[in-house]
Amino acid sequence: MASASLQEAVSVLKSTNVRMTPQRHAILEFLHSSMSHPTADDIYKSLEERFPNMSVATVYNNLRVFKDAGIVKELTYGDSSSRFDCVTSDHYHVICNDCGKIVDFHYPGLDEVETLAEHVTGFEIEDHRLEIYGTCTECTKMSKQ
Amino acid sequence: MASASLQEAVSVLKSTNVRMTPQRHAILEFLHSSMSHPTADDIYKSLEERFPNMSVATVYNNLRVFKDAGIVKELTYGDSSSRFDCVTSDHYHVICNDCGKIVDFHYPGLDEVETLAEHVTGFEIEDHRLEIYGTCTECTKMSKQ
DNA sequence: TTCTTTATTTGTAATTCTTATAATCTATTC
DNA sequence: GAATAGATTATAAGAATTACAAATAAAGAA
Ligand SMILES: [Mn+2]
Ligand SMILES: [Mn+2]
Ligand SMILES: [Zn+2]
Ligand SMILES: [Zn+2]
Repeated sequence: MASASLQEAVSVLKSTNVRMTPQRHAILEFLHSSMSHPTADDIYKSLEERFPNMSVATVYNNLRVFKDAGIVKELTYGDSSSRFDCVTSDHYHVICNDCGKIVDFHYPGLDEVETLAEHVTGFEIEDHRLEIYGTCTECTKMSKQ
Repeated sequence: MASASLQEAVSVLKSTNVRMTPQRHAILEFLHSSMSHPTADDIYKSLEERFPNMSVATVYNNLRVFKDAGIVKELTYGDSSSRFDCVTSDHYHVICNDCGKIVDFHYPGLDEVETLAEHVTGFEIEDHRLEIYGTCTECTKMSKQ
């Protein structure tokens, strides 16, 4: 998993000109406690009791700050809104077509594909992204009832 | 490439309740003549001399009709707008991080990854998507000058 | 502690892509 | 050449995200 812990994330931020605010810390905290790859709106909603006056712009601003600092990755799927992942080490995602659940998936890498792509297209390949789609166990059960 | 030819696409549409209009035909034509995986707006702009009164809604409507008929695939990357591909057979895309160029790339398939994902996550896997990112030859040349 | 500096938050407006709607038009059928 | 039902058009509405400027507050220095 190698998700930088919350502490680590905080110190990465402190090492630059980034100040620590209660809102910022709460967003970081939520990201690290959540396994669900939340959207900006998920984060906003989850914090609205604790921070009734927080602006949705603050969530977006902070997500960008975190991305720039390299402690969060943005997952841009086709559907409407981006999702955010504080596990920044390489891994893939398995996504349920029914309920949208996103599960981490580790696989050794697809160097061979990159190498072939490089030869065939002449590109200098830097990286790739892979998502695997299907139906999760819960949704499969549901549909069989 | 196995892109259904324009003729084939037209007859697929005729086999359902879809009427052939000049605008619709022009959009199909453009998709089949273009190798660039255009956006809705690319299509709209490319046809505005020929159809000065065409609405952008017509482009979107038709792209949906084509998708539903299975003769066009939508490519949803993170960046703003969708791209459309009339090559509906399985293939991957290599994308330039500098200029955004998209090149088709054929690779035997990643059944092994799907099988492992199935075992590890319990999902019933249906398919996957893979994109490979790098710098195209033109952009590499540019940067070395 | 208090002050100063400057990053951050907030509220709101603006943007962009896409879809909904209703009136008008037109491809197909009879 | 009607009649029917699908298609187009113009425009408004939606959703996600960003821009902006004023108000606020974190961090370090005095
Ligand atoms: Mn993840
Ligand atoms: Mn393609
Ligand atoms: Zn599910
Ligand atoms: Zn390029």
